[in-house]
Amino acid sequence: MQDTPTQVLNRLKRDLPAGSTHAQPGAGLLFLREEELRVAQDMMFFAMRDITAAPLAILSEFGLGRAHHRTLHWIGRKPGLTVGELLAFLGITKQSLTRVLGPLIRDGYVAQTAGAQDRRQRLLTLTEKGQALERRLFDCQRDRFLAAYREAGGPAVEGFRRVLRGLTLKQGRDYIDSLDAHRSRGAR
Amino acid sequence: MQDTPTQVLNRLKRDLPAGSTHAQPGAGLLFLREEELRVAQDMMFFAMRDITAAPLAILSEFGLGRAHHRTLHWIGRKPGLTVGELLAFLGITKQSLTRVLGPLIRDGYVAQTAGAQDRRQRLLTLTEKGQALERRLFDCQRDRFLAAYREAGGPAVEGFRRVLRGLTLKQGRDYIDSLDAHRSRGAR
DNA sequence: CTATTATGACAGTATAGCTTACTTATCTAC
DNA sequence: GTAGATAAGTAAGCTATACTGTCATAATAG
Repeated sequence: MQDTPTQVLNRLKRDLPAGSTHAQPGAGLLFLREEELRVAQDMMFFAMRDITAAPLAILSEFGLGRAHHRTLHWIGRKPGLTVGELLAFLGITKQSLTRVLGPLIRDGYVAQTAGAQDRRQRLLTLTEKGQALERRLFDCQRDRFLAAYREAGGPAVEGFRRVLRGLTLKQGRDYIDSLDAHRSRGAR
Repeated sequence: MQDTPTQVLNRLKRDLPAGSTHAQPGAGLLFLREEELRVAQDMMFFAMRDITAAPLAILSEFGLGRAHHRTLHWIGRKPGLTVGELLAFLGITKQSLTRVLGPLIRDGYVAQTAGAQDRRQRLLTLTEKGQALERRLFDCQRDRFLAAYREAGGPAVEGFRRVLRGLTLKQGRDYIDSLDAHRSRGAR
């Protein structure tokens, strides 16, 4: 099989990051900028892959998976949230959630109570057992985040947050901003 | 069904972020730190969810999914990489990759050529068609990252990168550092 | 009373991962 | 040159996590 010119060129570029392959003088700035953005994607991929690995291993001991982790996380973050709110956070369908929430309720990690004003709603909370599991999962990640934060330093952390906020759409931003507002009012 | 005290307490905390619920004077610092780390997880989740949404929509037009996106991304990033290297980046098994790579090769997005020194290896490259698709996917995300970077500013971007690097394990760090080394040697 | 809403349930499909095991081609070392 | 190691491909079968569509129930809102 004869190689196409593209394939030959690509072979030569092997192990060289894309930003270093340009030779034209004028293309430099544009090229670097694109490379920079590609690196950002690389890093997001790596960080996400490595952050979720440890909790996943724990969850598999209990016959649970990633979906259950996300669910436990959000119920822990906003105790008493409704099924509808949880769906909005997770960005999945009700039918998908049912099969994740079902086992969590059946095995006693999550409890449901009817809403006070609107009794159609099912307010979700973690049971003692659920809190214990969620804490165990969080502790894995806390160590990793704490190390990364300490290593990077305070201003870097602030930058990290600013960029992440910029990457998220309105719904998530509103949530983030509501946390910030609370903190600047409450703490200090 | 009678509510447990925990459920009642949780209901009251509804919509209040965890950091604002502490009343004891001494617990403040520790509590804020934990809240801060939980917010980081929230934000990583949101950013990842929102970043991947647009490319996914495009891919589904072609009968492809997330896994194909990641595969195209890495082949594009390191043209001529071997199957083994790709597996290491993706962190999945060979058998899982086969079912992702198969359609990409069959439909003419990815080409294979035997390795020059080691002819057992199959070096992977994007075809013209594959490059076009990858670029289309990247362009979605470029806009988002560019906006986030511009909004956050240069120092924030640097901090973003430092924290992300801290969150990743050795393999990913080595890769990231190799890019940085290249850039600081090559550019400027 | 009727329409809407919140939730739950059933059935089927697709994607993306996994394990285990076998084959083929090629390289390396003796 | 043969033997064993290695890179890749292949096959059968399993699991988890999403999706779609449809229907049921109960409570709220008008």
